[in-house]
Amino acid sequence: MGLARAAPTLPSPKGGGAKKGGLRERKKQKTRESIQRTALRLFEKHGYEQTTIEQIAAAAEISPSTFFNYFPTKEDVVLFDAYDPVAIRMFLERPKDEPLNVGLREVLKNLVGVFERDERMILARGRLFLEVPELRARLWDEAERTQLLILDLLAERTGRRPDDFELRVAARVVMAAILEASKEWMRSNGRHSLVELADRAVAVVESGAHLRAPTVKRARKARRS
Amino acid sequence: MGLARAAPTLPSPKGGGAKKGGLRERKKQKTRESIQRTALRLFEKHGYEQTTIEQIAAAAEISPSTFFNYFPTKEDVVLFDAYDPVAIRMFLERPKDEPLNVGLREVLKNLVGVFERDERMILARGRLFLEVPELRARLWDEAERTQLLILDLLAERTGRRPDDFELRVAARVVMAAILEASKEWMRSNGRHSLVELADRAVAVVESGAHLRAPTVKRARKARRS
DNA sequence: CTTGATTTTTGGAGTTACTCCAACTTTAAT
DNA sequence: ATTAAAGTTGGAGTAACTCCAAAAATCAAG
Repeated sequence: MGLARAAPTLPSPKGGGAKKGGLRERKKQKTRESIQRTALRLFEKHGYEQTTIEQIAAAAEISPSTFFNYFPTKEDVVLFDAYDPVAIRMFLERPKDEPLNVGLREVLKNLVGVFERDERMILARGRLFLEVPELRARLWDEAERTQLLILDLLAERTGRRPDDFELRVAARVVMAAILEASKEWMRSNGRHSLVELADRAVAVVESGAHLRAPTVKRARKARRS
Repeated sequence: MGLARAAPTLPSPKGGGAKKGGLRERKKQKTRESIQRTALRLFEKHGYEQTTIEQIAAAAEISPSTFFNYFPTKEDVVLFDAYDPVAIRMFLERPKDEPLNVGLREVLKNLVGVFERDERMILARGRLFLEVPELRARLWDEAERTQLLILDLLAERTGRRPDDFELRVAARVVMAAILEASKEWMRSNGRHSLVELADRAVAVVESGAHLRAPTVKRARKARRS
């Protein structure tokens, strides 16, 4: 869903060998996702703080040590997003002359289709992000990575250098808009369409947030969801 | 400086009595700031992770228990910002018909004047925020509170309701711009003027970030600072 | 100034997330 | 089957935090 970007941080147990499509590698992915599923289930049932790593490990039938082989911290088990690499690839494969907002909409549209079957889990994660301060905090920090991605895309699209201050501001601002949309989506428990929310949010950025009082511009359209 | 907003979270030791301007209350403020100063000094000298609460407590001549009386977590000792209440008050006292960006500029200008004598410490904090992931994360989360403040101001100024989605996006986006400016300020170690950076950042938001490629608008002005 | 109530500080005992590491088990490749 | 690499595990340790009850400082009133 392009929110968190935990993947690069992950340990990839021990040394780090393991060739790309190897059987071993796929098995690890399985284990990772299984641990995450177990953890989220327990978190939902008993709460995040109340659930200890020991409990998760027991329920997932691994040792606590192994847990830490897969996730550096308790937070990361929530943060991990198997869809992230997919989302990133989609983004990078967009034509470079396409406006960012259009690309964003398309990527989101596709993505929503892809993860429909996991929606329950994704919303559970969302709730955790809203409720548990440490998780919220980590999420915002991970968003920095998304900002860098957006920055690159913007740089390509505008021909400006990626260290241009104004451009960096633009990137962060776009990311902020997306975050607020995601947050609203989580808050509504998925009842609003993420694509639509993101669209509206980015539109605000695009047209310029009106900070000078009197121009009471009309709120756009309305929802359907 | 309006970045972090730790104050409301703080424990106000034990029960919570202590009348407003009381001698006791002022003494506690003293202690709190002393602990913070000590901690920051040690962090700068030995690094954040390397410094334990025990060491801070020892150096500040209090017991570890007392440390936790003043700050709920190790992070909070960095996050705490004595100027925050001041900044908030300044903000709220601005005329309600003044455009937000103007108000912001004025508040910052005043504020920079006020904390000039502490600049060393403030920059040390800044460095920590940039370097230590947990602190960075917390900072972004605290920024949510700033967002709420901005949201209120915007609501007043535009006559829209504070739960309006577009307005929330606007608030977040403004905050994001300010954050990026602060970050740049920290990164430059205070060599760029915070006021100017914030001005430029908010200008980007105001005029709308250009996401559609070809309009290569000129970068504004240039820097001096 | 003394007494008594209130607030603050402190120490101690306990929990949990996490680290480090060496030993053991499994898997893949010859 | 043998070996080397990758993955799993247990154990011992650290440091952040919580809870609580006792000691110490502070304040208010007589």
